[in-house]
This record gives sequence, structure tokens and C-alpha cells, in this order.
Amino acid sequence: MLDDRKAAVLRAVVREYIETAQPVGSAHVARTTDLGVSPATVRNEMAALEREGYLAQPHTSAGRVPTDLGYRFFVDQLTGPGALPAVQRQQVRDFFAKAHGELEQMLHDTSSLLSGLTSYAALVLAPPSERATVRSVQVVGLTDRAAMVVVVLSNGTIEKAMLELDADTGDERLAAASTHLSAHLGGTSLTDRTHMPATGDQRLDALVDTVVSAIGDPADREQNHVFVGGASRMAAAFDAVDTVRQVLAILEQQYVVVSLLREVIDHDTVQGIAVSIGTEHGLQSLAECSIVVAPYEIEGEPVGTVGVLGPTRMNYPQAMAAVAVVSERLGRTLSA
Amino acid sequence: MLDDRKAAVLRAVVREYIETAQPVGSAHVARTTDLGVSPATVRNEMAALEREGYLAQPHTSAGRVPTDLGYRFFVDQLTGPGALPAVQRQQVRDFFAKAHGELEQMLHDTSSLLSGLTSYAALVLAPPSERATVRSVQVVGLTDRAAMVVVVLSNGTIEKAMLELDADTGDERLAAASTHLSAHLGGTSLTDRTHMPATGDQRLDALVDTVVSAIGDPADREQNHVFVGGASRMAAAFDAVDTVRQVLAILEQQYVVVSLLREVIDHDTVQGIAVSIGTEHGLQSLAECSIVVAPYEIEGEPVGTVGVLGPTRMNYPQAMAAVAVVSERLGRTLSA
DNA sequence: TCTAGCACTCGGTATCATCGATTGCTAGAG
DNA sequence: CTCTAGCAATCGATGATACCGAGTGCTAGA
Repeated sequence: MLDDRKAAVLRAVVREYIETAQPVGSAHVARTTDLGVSPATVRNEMAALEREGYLAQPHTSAGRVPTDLGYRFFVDQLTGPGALPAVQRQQVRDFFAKAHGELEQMLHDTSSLLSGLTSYAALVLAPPSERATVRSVQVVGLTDRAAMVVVVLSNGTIEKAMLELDADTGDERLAAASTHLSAHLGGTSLTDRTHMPATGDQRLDALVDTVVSAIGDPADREQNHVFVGGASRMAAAFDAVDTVRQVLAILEQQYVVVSLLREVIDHDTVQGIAVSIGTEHGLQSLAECSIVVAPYEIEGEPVGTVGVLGPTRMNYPQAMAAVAVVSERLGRTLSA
Repeated sequence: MLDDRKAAVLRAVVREYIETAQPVGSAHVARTTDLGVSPATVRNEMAALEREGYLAQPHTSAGRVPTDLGYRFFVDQLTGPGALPAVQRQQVRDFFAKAHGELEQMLHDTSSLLSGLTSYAALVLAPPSERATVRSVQVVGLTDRAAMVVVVLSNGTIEKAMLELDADTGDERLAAASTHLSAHLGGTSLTDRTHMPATGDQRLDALVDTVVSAIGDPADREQNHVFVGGASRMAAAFDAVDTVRQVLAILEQQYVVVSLLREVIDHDTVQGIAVSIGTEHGLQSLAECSIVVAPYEIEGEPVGTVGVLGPTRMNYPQAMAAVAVVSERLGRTLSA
């Protein structure tokens, strides 16, 4: 591993580069660290760090820039997320104090909050509906041949699906189906396939079956459950307009974002925070980005994630602090 | 007004500039138009057009670039939207042939479609819920003190609101409220304040009142009803990363987008298409953008709008064609 | 009224020198 | 053996200079 001094030099380079986005020279490091050593010594260390893959030189006569590995070391040696400035802590507290009501609205607002705190794009993954139990199922006729199923879940979200009907399905039958379904699915999760007892009325049973299969289809359920806030801030993080375009294109694909978050959080989470740097995740177009995510918990169970997406030279301690605080408060608010 | 030749020159400059994004010189215009006229003559015309405000010169020895006024003339003299290439027309047809089911999903997909057709950002405004009538109202208890009201509307959308309850409101009372509300609000629009007859049960009446005021609040209803697709394509349209940032920031503010669309469509719609060029609308940060919108109609009534947002040098005929076709097909599909 | 001709303007590009930040290396000090 | 001071070398950034060429405006003549 790296000896103390190398580590200190690397730390200094990363910190400085995060702040200025300019290659960092040996003189600067010698000045800003309190190892009383000369630039020449720092140079030797930096050369070694470059050989070992932690630093890179854009060109011969420039300073050093951290590689993904360099950032990785920097992040791993952090003892924990940084501390958020008092104003920001207060801001988070105020936000969650006022937060109330609809889950989705709240998650959406949370993504704006987090993006504001970090000035990166924020990603908030909603609790999977599998974890919530059914409170009510209702089949509502819209036209002769179309109906809508609305399922209210215990976490305050709603799943809906369209349904095609036989032409002469009466309103009473829809009402009967609603009652029957509410009675038998109530308290279960949408993923459990509870067996539906027959009602004696064949056409009713057929209707009930149609409904069950319509709402059982998890295809679109995954989709609409990620909230991306402050994507425009990615534009400020890069100066190549094409990089911006690629990143935004990714953020528009909800499915990709969801799997990305999943992948990152499954990969390596320490102290409840997972960080993916540069190419560590597979997406080519996000090679210049890092991701910081933390799960949030409802009643002790991790149910969703919040995270930020920023340039690899993001301010990791600050981002980790913001993500940690927000995930914690969000979980607490949702548990109440 | 402009004589024929001036108009032809202006048209040529606009067309060329839209295609190349490079200032257009007199020689080029002389070559590409079939007025058998020399560059010198074109120069005179261009100088005149500049004096009259239709063209501008980035610097003395460059070609001319259209001003907003120039684009305006160009757009106004179009006899109608262009024709979409056959592949694209087919693409639209296929899309709406497969489209089905949920309104919101469909509008969302429509925004992707339109963005794909034009390579600009697409904006789709959902029909205002005022136009739909209530099909069902249901109050579902989530916890002791919180309930959710779910209103299913005739157009297949859902409005929901959270509700605080007195501690000991029983499930039966919630059910009674649901029935009562469905019965009396069914068929009305959410904006009509129907008078609720008393039920004889004071606490039930109080609950019903609470629900009515909760769902009557149109505050958040406006919000979530605009779909922005392909925002990332704005990055390709500009080369200043800061312009991109500003535009994206606007697109993230749903409220602003909604009012913008409203404003544009109210302002000047000809042949069902409204175009706002550059600074014609008020938003400073969209000074380099133009907007093309068209209303779509359900059963002959205009209910929402589709549009695209692109750089002022967008391909107007193509964008107008795409918007026209999509709005027409969307309306037709929703009317079915 | 149009056009040919021509001088002029001015941004873009290439060339070149300079500057300065930074490095790697070497020799010597601790 | 480690550190440092010194020094030559590297290379991008900056700026000056010149040149080219696209494009213009103007004038004179058809």
C-alpha cells in the first residue's frame, strides 16, 4: 500500500484538483501540505504515484491529475462522509419538516433538494412497490370497452393499468370485482400471486383474472420510479458540450438510471454509502462521471436509494455528506 | 413589404444558414438561387435587408445571418408546414397504431417520438383535468391519521391528494364518504364546485368537506402535466455550454414550461401552428431558442398542445410538419 | 437597374518566439 | 540511504506577426 507521505501527497493533489480543476504541481503541494518537504521530494513521490497508476500527467510540463484509481484511494481513505455546513444542514431539516403528503411529490422535491445541496444531478429511487401492501383495488369503467384499475398501496403510491373489457360488462360487475379484489389482495404485496377464490359467477371470475394479470405485470412499474433532479447542473460540470449531451441522454433513460443505481449500491457499500468512480461502472458515456449513493430505510429496512451524479472530480466528502444526511432524513420522514 | 427578389434572397439566406449554421455570403446566394443575378446585386439586396433588420453581420467581412425578424418573415411566408419524409410519416403512424392505454404513458412516449422526429426537445402538454369528468372518488386510509383520495377521471388520468384524518375515523366512514362523493361528483368536472348535500352524519359531512377541498386545490394539478422529451438534444444544438445549461434549467421548471406553451399558443396561431422566435416570448434565457407548438384536439375541442423547442435556426418547415402531424394523430388517437 | 471590377475589412490560420510552470535528473548534503 | 538544491529540458499557453481569403461596399460603366 501507499506509505503515509505518498498518501498525503495524493490527498493533496486530489483535494486541490477537485477545487480548481487544474493540474496540480509539486510546488503547490509542497506549499499546502505541512510535511515540511521540498517540491523536489514531492516530485519524486508524484512520479512514483504516477507509476503506480494513481496520478496522470496531461502532458509533460503540466502538473498531475488524479486517475480514477487516485480518486478511489482518496475516497476509501476517508473516514466517513464530511460534515455539511450548518446552513445546508438547516436547509435539509427545514425541507423535511415541511415535507408531507404525497410520496412521489416528496421524492421529486427531494431530488431537487439534493441537487441544490451538491450542485450535481440528483437521483432518487422510489421504494419498490413490492414492499408496500395493497390497500385498495378499484376497477373503474371509462368507456364501454375500457376500464382502469387503480391500486392504492400502503406507502401512498398508486399503480394503475388499463384494461380492455367485453362490451357488455356492467358497472355492477366492475364494482363487484373491485370489492372482491380489495378483499383478497388487501394486505398482500403486488408481487405475491395470491390465489383468487372463485365467486361462482364465471364472467366475474374472468374479469378478476384479467385485472390480476394486468396489475401483476411489473414491466412499467420499474420505469416511473426514479426521479432525476438538476440535470442541468451537469452542464456546468463539463466544458465539452458533447460530454454533456451523452450524460443527459443517459439520464433520460429511466431504466438505465435505475439499473445503474442498483448496480452501484450492490457493488460496494461502506458505512451505508456507495461510490462508483469513472469507469468502475460499465457505462462508457459516464466514464467522466462518479456516482455517490446511499440507501434510505423505512422502519429499518432499506427500500430505496438517493444519490448524486457528478464529474469524477466531484467534491466527494461534501457529496457523501449530503447524500448521507438526505437519505437519513428521508428515511426517517417516511417512517413516521 | 419586401419585393420578390429581396424575399427570395432572404429565403435563401435563412435556408442556407439553417443548414450550415455558417454566415451566408452573397456569392453563395447568387449560386443557389435561380434569379439569374450576380453576387454584386445580391450584396445590394442583402445590405438593404440588413438595414431593414432582417439580416445581421457577425463582423464586417463575414456573410449574413438572419435576425429573429428574418426568421419571422421566413416563417410567415411559408404556405404551411413542410411535408414529412415518408419514413417519418410511417414512423408516426406506427407509433400511434401501437399506442394504447394510459394517457400519461402515451403523452410521455409522444414527447420522445416528437423529439426523435425533429432532434429538438419536445414538449407535450396534457389535457387539463378540468375538461375530464369524474368517474370515481375513493378515500383510502393509509394510517390512523392519513388517508389518500384518488379520483379517476374520464380521460384515464388520476388525481390524488393526501388527507389528514381525525384519529378515530373508521374505515366505514371512509367508505361512506367514497360512495357519497362518487355519487355526487360523478360526471362533473373537478373545477365545478358542486354543492354537497348533507348526509345527516355530521362527522361524515366534515370528512367529505375535507376531501372536497383537498381535491379542489388546483395548485399541484397544473404541475405534473407537461412532458419534456429529448432535452439532451438541446446540447447538440448549441456549442456554448452555458446556453445549454440555461435552456435545460428552464425545461426543468414545469411551471415555466407550461406558461410558456400557453403564452405562445395564445399569441399567434396560424393554420393551427404557433411559432415563437427568439425573444418574441419573454424569457431571456431562451433568447436563442424558437418554439413551434400546435394544439391537439379531442372530439374537435383543443385540449392540450405538443411542441418542440430548438435553436432559432431550427428547421422550421420540418419542425412544423412534425408538430402538425403528431398533434393531429395524437388528437385522433385520443378521440377514439 | 444591373453588373463588373476593385480596394478594403477583418476573422481565421499558420508561424514563430517567448514565457512560465513543471518536470526529471544529478550531485551533494544530512 | 534519504532528502534537497540546482539545473537543463519539456511543452503548453500566450502573444505578435503575417498572410490568406471570404466577403463586403463602392464606383463606374453597360
